[in-house]
Amino acid sequence: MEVIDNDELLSIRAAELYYDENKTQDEVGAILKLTRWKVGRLLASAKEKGFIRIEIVHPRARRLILERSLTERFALSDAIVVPTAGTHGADDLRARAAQGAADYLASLRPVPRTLGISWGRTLHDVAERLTEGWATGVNVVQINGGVSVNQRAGTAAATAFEIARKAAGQATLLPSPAILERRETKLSIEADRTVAGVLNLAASASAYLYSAGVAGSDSALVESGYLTGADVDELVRRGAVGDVVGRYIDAAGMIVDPSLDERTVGMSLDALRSAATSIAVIAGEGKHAVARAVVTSGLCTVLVTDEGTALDLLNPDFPA
Amino acid sequence: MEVIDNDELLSIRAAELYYDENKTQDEVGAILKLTRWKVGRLLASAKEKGFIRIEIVHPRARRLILERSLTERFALSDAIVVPTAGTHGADDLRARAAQGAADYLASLRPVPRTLGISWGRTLHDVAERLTEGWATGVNVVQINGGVSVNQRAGTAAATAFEIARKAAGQATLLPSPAILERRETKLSIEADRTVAGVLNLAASASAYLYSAGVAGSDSALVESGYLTGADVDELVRRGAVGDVVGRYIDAAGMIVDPSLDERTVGMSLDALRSAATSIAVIAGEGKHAVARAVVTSGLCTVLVTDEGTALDLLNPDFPA
DNA sequence: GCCCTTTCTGCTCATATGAGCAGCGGGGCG
DNA sequence: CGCCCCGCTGCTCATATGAGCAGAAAGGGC
Repeated sequence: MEVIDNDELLSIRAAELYYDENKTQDEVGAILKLTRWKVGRLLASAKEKGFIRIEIVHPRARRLILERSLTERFALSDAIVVPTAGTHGADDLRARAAQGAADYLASLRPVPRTLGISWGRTLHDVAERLTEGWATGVNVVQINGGVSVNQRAGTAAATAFEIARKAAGQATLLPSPAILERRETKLSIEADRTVAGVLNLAASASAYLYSAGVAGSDSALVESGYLTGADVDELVRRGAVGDVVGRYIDAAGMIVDPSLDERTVGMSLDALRSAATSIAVIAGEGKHAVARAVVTSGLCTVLVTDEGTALDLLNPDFPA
Repeated sequence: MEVIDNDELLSIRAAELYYDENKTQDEVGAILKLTRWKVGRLLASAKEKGFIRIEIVHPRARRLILERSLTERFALSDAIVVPTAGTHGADDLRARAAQGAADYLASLRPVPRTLGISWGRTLHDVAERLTEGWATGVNVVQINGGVSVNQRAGTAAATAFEIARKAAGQATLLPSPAILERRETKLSIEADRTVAGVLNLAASASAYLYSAGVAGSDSALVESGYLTGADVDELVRRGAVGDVVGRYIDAAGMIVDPSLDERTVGMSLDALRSAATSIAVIAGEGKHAVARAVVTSGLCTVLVTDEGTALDLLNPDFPA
């Protein structure tokens, strides 16, 4: 057949015959007039130089190399990275990450006795994607105050109930607004026996699952009426990149507005940081900054995210 | 590790470990608690279902499957399809196709004694990409009238000279305008001994290499001043899809305007159709229609094109 | 021009993979 | 309830592939 001398080109021809035409290395050798060992070596060099790209196209595929890099770089105990390929829109991506989180949760060993969760669209998606009987006897407890002001009331509760039901466990809600107007109110509600009991239960959970919001006017906290768009703008001006369990943090993972934080009901971030297992599900173009803040400040031990966010986190421009 | 029952998902996990992490099927089996045979079968099914995509990323890679389909569908003796991936803009794609044509020409056996060529940007690119000494003693002859009216004068000649020089052969130019104003002039110039001699030589060439132009005001024939934009618009109105060696054809490969054709100097399309080896290099989004006309009307025995055009040609909406 | 070093080639042998087959088990049917 | 059929499992064995090595070739310094 063709006589080419250039080795690189030859390796490409060999690769075409081997992979596209699936011939054996012997056959390729016969066609290109090479020994099969030479063909093997050419193929190896083509792989080496990255000319051969093997991609696994499936919505539930994962990016193991990225996962390993993330766990190493940010000292996580685990990372799940779902592929972006074929995804259309932020909703689709969030759904994939949620699926990943659901799969991870189901495979988590030891099975947590009590699981502390936050709420939001992402958590809702996770709940939806858990299979019936994903575990048995897992009790679920909310770790931050729920939605209650507007029509979205109930989604937070529904998420908790769904996760618990599918694991044949109990759900415990945190019967409190997410953010109160006065610090005193917050202190007294926390002191209430019911609320205090839930908070204690939350503090003793064996694992946590939460997401993070972007600091912007489309935030769930704004939609739910706890904050105004102007409040959030001000937080952004002061360096907020997003919120975790209702608490706004800056790029370093620090509370942006301590006085606001004192009016927020739920687990403190420091409590979350000292948890043995805390799973953060953060995916989407817009969440790169929050994701970075979360992983660099040690807020989670496990990160579930998408390829794009993972690549951004591993971007060498930001040394870990 | 994880315990998943769904077979599809399992095959994806196996594929990740096998391809991304390059573990052996045995190791994958150990991780997923499966026998290595089961792993092999899962991998096979994943390939089967198309979840594993192996791509060869290299500018000079080819698409052998498409090539085979083209040769079969259009009864070509050969087809070269270059990948579109990573290409930016029509120029880039044309360059790749030109490279493909140059490679093909160099590997053509038997080596043509005389090669008839047309001219244009594509042919220029091919000439540029041929390696010095791509063959020995190949004489080149122009098969249609050259550029001569404006500043681009000479490129047609340069293309012929370059191809010939690199093969240590002679170049013979066709010393005539591409299109004349009056039929009589065309007839008398063709009768001239010099021109007639070149045309005879062209007719006896052992192989031909040409490209095709799109019927539009950016056509080389317009740029060179042989036709006006209005002329071309009229041709398009009458069904022209593009030109081959200066002659405008419709979707069926028929001459659109016989009176114009009678004023065009060079090989007739029928002569081209009866050639044993005629290589058409036609690539780019805009050239799908001409490419189709060329292959369906039997104008070439070998087609060099890009992936996009090939896919369009194989589109089942147009039965061959 | 000669010799030494470095790279490349084609081999042997160990290992990984795929084809084909017998046995098992579960579901449907009498 | 038992039987049969189909599909799945885990095997044996043949084949394909990759590691490692010895000899060949090529290139460079003197």
